[in-house]
Amino acid sequence: MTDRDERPARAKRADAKRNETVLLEAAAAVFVESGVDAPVREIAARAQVGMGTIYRHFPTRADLIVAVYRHQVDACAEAGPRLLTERISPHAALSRWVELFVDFLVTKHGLAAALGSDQAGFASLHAYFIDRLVPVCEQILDAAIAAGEIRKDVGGYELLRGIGNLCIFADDDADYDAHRLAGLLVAGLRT
Amino acid sequence: MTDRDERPARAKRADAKRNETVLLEAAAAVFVESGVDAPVREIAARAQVGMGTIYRHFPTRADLIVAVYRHQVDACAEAGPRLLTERISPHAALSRWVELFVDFLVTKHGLAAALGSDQAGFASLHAYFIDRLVPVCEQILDAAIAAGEIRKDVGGYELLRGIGNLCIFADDDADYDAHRLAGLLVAGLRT
DNA sequence: ATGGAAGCGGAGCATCGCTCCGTATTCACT
DNA sequence: AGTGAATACGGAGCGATGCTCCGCTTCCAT
Repeated sequence: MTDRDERPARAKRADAKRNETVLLEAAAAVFVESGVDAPVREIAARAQVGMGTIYRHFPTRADLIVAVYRHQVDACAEAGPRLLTERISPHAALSRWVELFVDFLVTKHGLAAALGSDQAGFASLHAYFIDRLVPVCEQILDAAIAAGEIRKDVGGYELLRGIGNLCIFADDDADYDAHRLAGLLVAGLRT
Repeated sequence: MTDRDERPARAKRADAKRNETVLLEAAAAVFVESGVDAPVREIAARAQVGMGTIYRHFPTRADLIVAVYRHQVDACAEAGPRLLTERISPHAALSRWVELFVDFLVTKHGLAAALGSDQAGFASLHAYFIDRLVPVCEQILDAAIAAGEIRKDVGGYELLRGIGNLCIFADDDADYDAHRLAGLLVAGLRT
């Protein structure tokens, strides 16, 4: 994951590299405007690139989504341990961390839905989120369990998917507050 | 809702009536096999009917879904008041009722997702669930609030949508238990 | 029986995901 | 610089799907 840019075993052609950058920018812009389900043709048009080029660089839509949001997911993952070191209870740290996660998800039209769906093609998206965030979530959960603050029968994966699900369609409904419901879920964990 | 079959203001043709029945049966069968997102052509083929016939009887997919599940939704709605009369606390009644709702949703592939999406075409599905279930949910919530068991800042609509969202994609993942998470949500309501 | 109203069917158009391959571009080597 | 092979590009095209539209069929009141 870190030796991906440094080790140019066989140098990538200049036009290919340039197109990848252009594509990432175009995809990010289109995702904001039309959500992560936007037609591939739209992204290709925005990047002024053929569709073949998209599929060559990012074989599945999930790969493109991961590439666009990798930094933000990583930031969320890194925030977990940091919150645990602050002088607040583990349960409070969990609350704060869940807030960060919800903040991230609700602003990405369709991302939460794509995350949950293990439809073919979204596998790598699913995998990336799981790999990066489940360990962090479990670390915080374990700390809270050790402090006797929460029950023990809910795993990190399950909690994360629950929170993720609460964020689906959370952006086009004024009467629905994903933050509040996620807070309820976390509150329900208390012993 | 009840005078729909009795009052034949202008008698419907026999073949039309028969086709409607056949379609409902075919749709129910296909929904079980392929989920509520199954291609319209598949339902038409199963019913040995043209696609035009489907769209004539059920202008949107939502109308068909509502027609198929109306009885079960009604049964869930009617269970609410009944639970409140049993000699258990309002909060326990809420728990039981939420279980019924989750039971219903998780066995209908794709229904929870369709419910949340207010994509054009799903409006009437959304509306039917809201009309039937939100009042019931609020009735139980009010009883629990009156008993001082839960907080007051979560509305019936919001809770229902939260529960519904927890049920999305809940059927193809052994490590994800919508019941447990819904229970957490309800537990989190406690004062 | 019969004519017009009600209903039917499925061809057809549009959209979208994804593939495939002829063409264009880049780059290492001379 | 020239050159040829490796690499990358583009977009036509296929299949799947939602939905419409209209010529044809079926029903039923008379």
